[in-house]
Amino acid sequence: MSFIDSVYTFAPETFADDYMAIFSKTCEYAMRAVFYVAQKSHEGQKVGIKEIAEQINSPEPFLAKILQKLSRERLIQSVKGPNGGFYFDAVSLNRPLADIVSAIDGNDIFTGCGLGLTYCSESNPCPLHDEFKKVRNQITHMLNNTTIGKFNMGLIKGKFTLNK
Amino acid sequence: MSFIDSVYTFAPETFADDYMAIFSKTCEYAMRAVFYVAQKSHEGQKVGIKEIAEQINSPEPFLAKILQKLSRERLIQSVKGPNGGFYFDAVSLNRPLADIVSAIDGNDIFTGCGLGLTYCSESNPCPLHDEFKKVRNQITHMLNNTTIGKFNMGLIKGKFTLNK
DNA sequence: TTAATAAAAGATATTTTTGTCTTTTATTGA
DNA sequence: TCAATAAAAGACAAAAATATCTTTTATTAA
Repeated sequence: MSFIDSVYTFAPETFADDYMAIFSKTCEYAMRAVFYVAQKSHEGQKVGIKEIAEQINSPEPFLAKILQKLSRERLIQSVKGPNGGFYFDAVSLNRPLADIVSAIDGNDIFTGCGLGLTYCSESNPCPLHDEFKKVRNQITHMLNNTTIGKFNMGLIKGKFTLNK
Repeated sequence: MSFIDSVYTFAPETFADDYMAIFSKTCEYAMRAVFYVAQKSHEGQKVGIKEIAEQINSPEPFLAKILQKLSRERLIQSVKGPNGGFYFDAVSLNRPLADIVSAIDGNDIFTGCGLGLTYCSESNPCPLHDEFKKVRNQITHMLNNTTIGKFNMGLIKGKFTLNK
């Protein structure tokens, strides 16, 4: 290998330098979309997938899959055809965001061990158990106390962003 | 498609029903390994990768990669050859677990937006911003206040598990 | 009843994460 | 100095997550 080559050759990175969020990207798109659609529903409008994807800055076909899943689970409403689109009925607007998260990311975030142990429990705790429980509880509290429609007014008034 | 087939055919799952933890699997292995090695270091022993992998129930070659990375970043000590292995010196035992997490999973968990927005901030908040900040702060607090050696006594006394 | 619209479903592709295998380098003790 | 040991490095493989493209189905309005 030449000197010049060596200058531009780095240790092969097994580990991407690394985005690791609390929620999956899928779940992030889902939550942003849900808040966007909720806001429109508050104004009595249905929204098409194209508008949603543009407004929350997500890949349209991928978001379509996500909303299809939520729709199959009756967490969001949709109608096909002209003037169709996605919306929330009154009942759905009052659902907790936790329902969306658990539909997409599962329940591990509410119940899982911080070190990834299957049998971690009060009687068989990992070292982080007690502290991690507090974190989990706070996340659970946040997601249970946030309804899908909670931010409608704030969104309409432009107080919040859902884009980028 | 026959009736019997249809009984066993499910909607194609785009979404795995889903493990989504706070930390990556890589980071979970790293934390478990670190606690295990720390405990041994407290007893004045070095440990080989094989023993570590067995004791924390992780794939050995994958864990090797993880510890190599930590070693390159001087977060863990190692020596090659007979009687070699991994260990922590006194300084490293006092490092916060946060250093391990940020080396493996990056800093997004400490600073990132819950909805995945790049420009989410106090002045341009996402709907979850305030509540999510509390979660992030608690995680940060937990990881900054947990030193690598913090659980040595508890581990030696068998109060904690690192396996499964 | 038909053309246009928009979501649902299906199939496929790409990227990232996780996991494995082989070769090299450093260290030790005989 | 040589054989054995154990980590480091490199190359490769499998699985999961993310993303795209095409076809089908339902609805509406003209």
